[in-house]
Amino acid sequence: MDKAYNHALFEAKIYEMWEKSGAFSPSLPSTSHSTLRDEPSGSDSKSSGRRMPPFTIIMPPPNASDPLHVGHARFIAIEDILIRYHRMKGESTLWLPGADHAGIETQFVFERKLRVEGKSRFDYDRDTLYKMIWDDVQKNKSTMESQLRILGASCDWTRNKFTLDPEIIKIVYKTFKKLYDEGLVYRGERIVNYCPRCGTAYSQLEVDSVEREDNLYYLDYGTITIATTRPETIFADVAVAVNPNDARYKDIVGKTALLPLVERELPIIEDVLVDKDFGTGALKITPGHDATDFEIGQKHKLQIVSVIDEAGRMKNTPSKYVGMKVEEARQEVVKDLEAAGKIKKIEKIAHVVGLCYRDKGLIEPMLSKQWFIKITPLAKKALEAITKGQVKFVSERYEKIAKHWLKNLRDWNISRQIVWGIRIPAFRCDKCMKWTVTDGAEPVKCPSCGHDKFVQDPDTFDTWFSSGQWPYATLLSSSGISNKEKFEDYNYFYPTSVMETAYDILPFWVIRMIMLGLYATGDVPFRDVVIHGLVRDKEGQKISKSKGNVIDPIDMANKYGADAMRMGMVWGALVENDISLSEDNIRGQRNFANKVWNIARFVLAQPSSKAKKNDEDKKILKELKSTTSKVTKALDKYRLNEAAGEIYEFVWHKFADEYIEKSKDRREQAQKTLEFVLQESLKLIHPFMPFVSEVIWQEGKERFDSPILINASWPKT
RNA sequence: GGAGCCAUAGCUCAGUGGUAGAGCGUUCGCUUGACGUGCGAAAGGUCGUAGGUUCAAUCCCUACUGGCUCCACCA
Repeated sequence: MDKAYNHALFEAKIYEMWEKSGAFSPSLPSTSHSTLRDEPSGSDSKSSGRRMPPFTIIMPPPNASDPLHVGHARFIAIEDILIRYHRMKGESTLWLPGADHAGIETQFVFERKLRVEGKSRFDYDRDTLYKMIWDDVQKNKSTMESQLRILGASCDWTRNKFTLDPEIIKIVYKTFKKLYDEGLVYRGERIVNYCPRCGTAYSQLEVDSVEREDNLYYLDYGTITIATTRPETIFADVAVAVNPNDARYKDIVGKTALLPLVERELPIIEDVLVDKDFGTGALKITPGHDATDFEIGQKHKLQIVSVIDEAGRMKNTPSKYVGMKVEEARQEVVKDLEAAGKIKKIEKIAHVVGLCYRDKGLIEPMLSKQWFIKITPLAKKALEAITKGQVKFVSERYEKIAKHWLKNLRDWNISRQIVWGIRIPAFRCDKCMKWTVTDGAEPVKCPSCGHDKFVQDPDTFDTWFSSGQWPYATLLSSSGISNKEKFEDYNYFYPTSVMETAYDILPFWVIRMIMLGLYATGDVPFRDVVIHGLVRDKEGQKISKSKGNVIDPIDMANKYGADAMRMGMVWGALVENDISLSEDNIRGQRNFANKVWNIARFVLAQPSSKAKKNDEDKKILKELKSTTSKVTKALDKYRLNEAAGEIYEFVWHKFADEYIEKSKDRREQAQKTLEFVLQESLKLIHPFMPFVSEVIWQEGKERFDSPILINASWPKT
């Protein structure tokens, strides 16, 4: 053994050895009876072999189009620690890997590449574009997967899944059809958050709100003065509304106002949504371009006028503005209003506008027909499941946040106007224009009129609609090498044990998995929810490309070893909290790996021997026992930092600094204890630092109790 | 406007109803035959502020101050 541990010499080989050994695949019960897990654990089950409880984590599928970043490294470290621990405890352990097609993200990135070549998505037909993105994604997907291997993820590659696998798509279709058939999906005309540059609508969650200063224009509408930040939309006005409790306007309600420039009469109506104290207390109602106005418009059965098209240009206005971009039109309209003497006052106000989370441009509220999921019944069940403890949030504060979300959700728009994704299986009859939803195939005959020509909705599902079904979709369609029949995975491993992911996708993903899981399977998708914090830099700053403070986990793994990188991901801070990651921290963990290596070098240099135990031996064995017990408890409570700290303290300071030092006077007598404590220490270390522990194990395996550490049994407590 | 979180050693963070810990950093010693990616020792905190509960609070409660994050239709 070399004087210093050189991770680069071993890691790839060790991973290959594990993977080839089949250690990543769960060992299943020998019988293929699908409800085995539900059998009472009576004496007869013992006779048919040792029955192992399943332990399952479905990996949050990283975007297939991106390389891993340090945020991924954290979940890989956390989940792999849990997985390796449970595997060593003898449970039938499955960590199911996958990749997400990440609809909008991926198409957005791909279009940027096209732009570099002077092309755009409009240069290709749907199928060609899809094929091009598919090929591009396949390349990146394998990069991402090899990075998972570098970091030591002991996931079952024989069950690897992609959100666009045909079998996954089938399941997603089935869920959509069920929702539709049961009246939980509707096609609605709504104000959606439309990004004219991306050419698609976004869900509420994908819009960033920023405060900015704008002009608030007080416009003379004849009988009444209104205040607006968007004078260019006045041509889409259909009414003026005031608050019913506003004494100032009592007598003019029911009369009309006069729209400037085009001299159109508008009814003056009352609605409680109008704030008396804002502006003049009179609100112009523009249902085609504002969500509140749309709501008021619906209530009062007002007409809807659109004056902005999907490219963000004016339409249905006096001809001089037609074709202008919104900002340009605003200036022109203001100029004309000014000339007509209709602007009474301009003041600056700070208000909140929506920005596209992709390109940070302005979101245009637009009227559009999209598919929506009625969220209330789903959310109610999810809330119940959390309250009853069927799904447990390990951290109380994330439970609060999840509940808060579930109580405040609105209907979920699942249509996206992009090609990269799962195309919505809705077909409109050419003749009667009615929609038919199928489980994928084009219908033969229109159920309404019997016609046989259809047009499929060109839209695709929101990515989260498919990833929201991930736990059951993966298991329903997987079997792996260890299992011959599909559905057996589902029967055995569902509901999964733990969902582990970052808090920033709690509302996008976690609560939707609970809702859809309950809906589609009748059971929760997972028992425990472990939410981890984000990785920040040394100064606690959020890591982002623009700040230039990115830490590439693969670089770090190359430089200091995957073990050090992983340990750095859980060291020092609770899983649920953000961590500040510095290279110093990772280097410190590299030093620990080296310490372990040198302990082994010392112990393994001496031949095995037998001797009577003295007090020093008894003491270290007692400390080992107490450490094992603390580590086990900490791991069961997902307190990984605590577990890591205990191991570090014991191995370095108790075992190396104290016991080994004292043993030098009595090497032969101590050898047996040295070997035993080393063996048990390696087991404790293994979930955290799998490579160095396995390398050492292989160096001295004839002295240890298992041929391969990954399959060794967890120390007794 | 709402919601959640945080405030402990120079830095990053653990922690407990009975007067505080780690890693890194710093200082001073160490060519001990596993390791200088190391060994030994040390300095360094009135645990944000003000009240309250308690025999006792850094830990529980209230208010305040400062910071972070998320949500929200005030045009």
